[in-house]
Amino acid sequence: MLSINLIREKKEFIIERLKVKNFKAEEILERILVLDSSRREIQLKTDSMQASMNSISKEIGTLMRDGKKNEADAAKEKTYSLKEEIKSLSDKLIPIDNDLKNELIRLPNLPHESVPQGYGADDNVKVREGGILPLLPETALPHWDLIKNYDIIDFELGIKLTGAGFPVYKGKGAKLQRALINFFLDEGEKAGYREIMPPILVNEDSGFGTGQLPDKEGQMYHATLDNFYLIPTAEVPVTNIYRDVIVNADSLPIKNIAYTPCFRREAGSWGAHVRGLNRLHQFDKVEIVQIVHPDSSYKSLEEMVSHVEGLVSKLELPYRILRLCGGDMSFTSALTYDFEVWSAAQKRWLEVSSVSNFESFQSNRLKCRFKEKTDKQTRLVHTLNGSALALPRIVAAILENNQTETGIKVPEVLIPYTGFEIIN
RNA sequence: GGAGAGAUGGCAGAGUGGUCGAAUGCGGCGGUCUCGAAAACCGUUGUUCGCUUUACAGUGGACCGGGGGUUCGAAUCCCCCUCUCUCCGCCA
Repeated sequence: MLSINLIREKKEFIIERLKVKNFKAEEILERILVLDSSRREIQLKTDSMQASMNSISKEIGTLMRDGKKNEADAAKEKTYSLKEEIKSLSDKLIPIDNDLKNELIRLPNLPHESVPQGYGADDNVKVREGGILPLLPETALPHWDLIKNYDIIDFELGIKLTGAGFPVYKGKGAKLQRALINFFLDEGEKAGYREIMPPILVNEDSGFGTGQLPDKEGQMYHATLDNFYLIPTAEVPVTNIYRDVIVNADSLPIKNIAYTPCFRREAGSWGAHVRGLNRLHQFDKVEIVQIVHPDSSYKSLEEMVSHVEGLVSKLELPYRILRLCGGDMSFTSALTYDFEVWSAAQKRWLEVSSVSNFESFQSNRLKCRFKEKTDKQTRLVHTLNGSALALPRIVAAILENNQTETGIKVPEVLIPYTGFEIIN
């Protein structure tokens, strides 16, 4: 959510910036400014009426105590009409406030100045790449065949237990999952992140806090009996820790890391291109979240990008980093880098991480602030998050890229975690 | 799931219709004293929406779990909701 002050002061600037995201802001901004000024106008009136109401009431109290009952009754007369006016004015304010809020949450975050204009994936800018593309023989198999051959991930069994998109990991497949999770968490800890193990069901307030509600309601599984939502990412609980809090300036930057399973209904997005591990309803992910001082959020973003880059290179996966164009960025982000790894048998790049700076867009909605030390002002923090990393596509790439005639080689760094060197 | 108790400022904890944005203690911040520190003493101490403004200044409104009601006036009375605690039941 953009702050109302920014909208009042820099309307033209907002319109220009949102063009990069192909968003036409003129009309919404116009409506917001009208609502905002009538809101303030009404409030000014009610505040002054309320003030005279308060002083009359105080007067009545004094008169009653002094036993001047007649004078008190006369004063009471004066309040009746005031009271009605206040009531009717504040009734008017309620729909205005609601409309204002509804308009405000429809405005996307402003893209950072380095975000390229564009409409889709083709317009993203490659920042850099790393690793070596493996040369596989013609007989190389895609991961959905490999997992069957080695009996490590079972989709059919998942269908029996739950449904499509809920795989069962077996034997070395399960151990590989556990190894990756622990590897990611350990690397995070080395980089200064504190581990969090949050609930994987959250309430409505948390859904609103990070913006999944009200818009993306259909993307989350909903436990209706208790009105809880299964988290689509650890970002939801871990970021909501800071909902409605004023953090101590000294504690910034706050760096949290969490492993959770993630649940996504992916309504309407199923198709042939999402075979195997490419898209699931339940998957595992390690997420990093930072709460930082506004002055240093872009430094933190770069730090997070190099952290994720470290992970993929340690796993010896060929990767590339993209700076997303305005059209491909999320609603809430100011700047996003996507990580893709090369899936050698599918011959495609697979997105495995998305690292974003939300600046104060998310914290304004969350009401997460800190007290500036220099001028004692309460200000919004900046929030950032990124996957470090999402498992399924990493697994797909490892399986495909490392296949040999005798089995699948486990990346060096994972061997201490798996306890085996080859899947066969 | 059943019964009872409760929800007040960063924390603890008073307050049962007007002088209460709220006693007191702790903590925090500033000062006196000190070579320095501790102790003691003095002062200060929340959030939020407006208005006036150069303003870290002045001023008005709102905020005692959330929402509604009674009243000239509500932290205090009434209703609904949420949450917490204790006991019982169930249970990894």
